[in-house]
Amino acid sequence: MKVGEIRNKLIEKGLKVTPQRIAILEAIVKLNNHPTAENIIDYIRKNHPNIATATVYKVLDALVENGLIKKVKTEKDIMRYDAVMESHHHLYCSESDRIEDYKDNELNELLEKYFEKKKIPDFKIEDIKLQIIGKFIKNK
Amino acid sequence: MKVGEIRNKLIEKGLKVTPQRIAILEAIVKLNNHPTAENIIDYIRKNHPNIATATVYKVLDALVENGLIKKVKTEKDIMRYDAVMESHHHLYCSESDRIEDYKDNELNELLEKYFEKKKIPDFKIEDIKLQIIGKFIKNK
DNA sequence: TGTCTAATGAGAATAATTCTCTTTTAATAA
DNA sequence: TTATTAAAAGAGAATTATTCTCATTAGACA
Ligand SMILES: [Mn+2]
Ligand SMILES: [Mn+2]
Ligand SMILES: [Zn+2]
Ligand SMILES: [Zn+2]
Repeated sequence: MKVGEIRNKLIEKGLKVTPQRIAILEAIVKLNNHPTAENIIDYIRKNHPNIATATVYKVLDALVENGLIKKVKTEKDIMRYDAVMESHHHLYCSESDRIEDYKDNELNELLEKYFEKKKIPDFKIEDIKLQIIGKFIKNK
Repeated sequence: MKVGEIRNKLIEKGLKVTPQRIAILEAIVKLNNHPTAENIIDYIRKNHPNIATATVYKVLDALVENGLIKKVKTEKDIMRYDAVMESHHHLYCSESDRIEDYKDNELNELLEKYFEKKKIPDFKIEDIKLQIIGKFIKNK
């Protein structure tokens, strides 16, 4: 994702284009794999040493609210963020904090078909995500 | 779940049987639907007014570590707990913090079959959970 | 180029959780 | 039943991720 592209997305959403917002979105994209606010701050401060912690949190909220990034569900007390906006699933390592994307259209279609038939009573589905928990095999 | 049953589970795991542990496990079972530590504390203090906050957190950790309860993944800074140990899925309300269980064996089998064929490279699956996000329809 | 409003920065405040240390208690052995 | 002991509980302080407040700055647009 180029800076121009990020700039456009901000404009589309009616958000002011600021160096902080660009840096934060860039960081999430580049870091990839679901960084925490702290990860993002550490990364950004290399080139942008004066950014305030509160600014990062506020920008993250704004980006989430405007659908430019997503929060990732975890069972930890630390929020993680995702710049991959297409609907996808996650591989959660059962022994570490590693979370990887899992994209699988065949699976998406299977699920869609399944839930077209099998309705859940009193519930309207908007999105389905798999948490696939397991171990990454070191492919050394 | 009866107190005798809870007592047995604690003994099985080699955990000392204490009134606090019994009260906490009972609370999670009774409250049902994924209470926070605070929900649990509020509930317990009715009958057990002197239980310390730190005790609740320590007991929750011990119960999780011993496989008697589970943490529930959310995108919030507040942990939630689940006493339903059979593998099941969750319905997440997109406009509130409501989380309901979704049990569906047909779905489990479908997924099992699917991932038997379709291997994920470098990853050994241990468990799969669906996050089904949507809206609960008021069935007034 | 100036105006205006939204965004940022700095640091204090908050809230969930964890830690430290003392006291209590469940398990078990005598 | 009582004594022993290690583990658990209680109290409150500490920590840490996040939020808030308020003064300053800087994009957007006229
Ligand atoms: Mn918090
Ligand atoms: Mn926290
Ligand atoms: Zn992702
Ligand atoms: Zn559940």
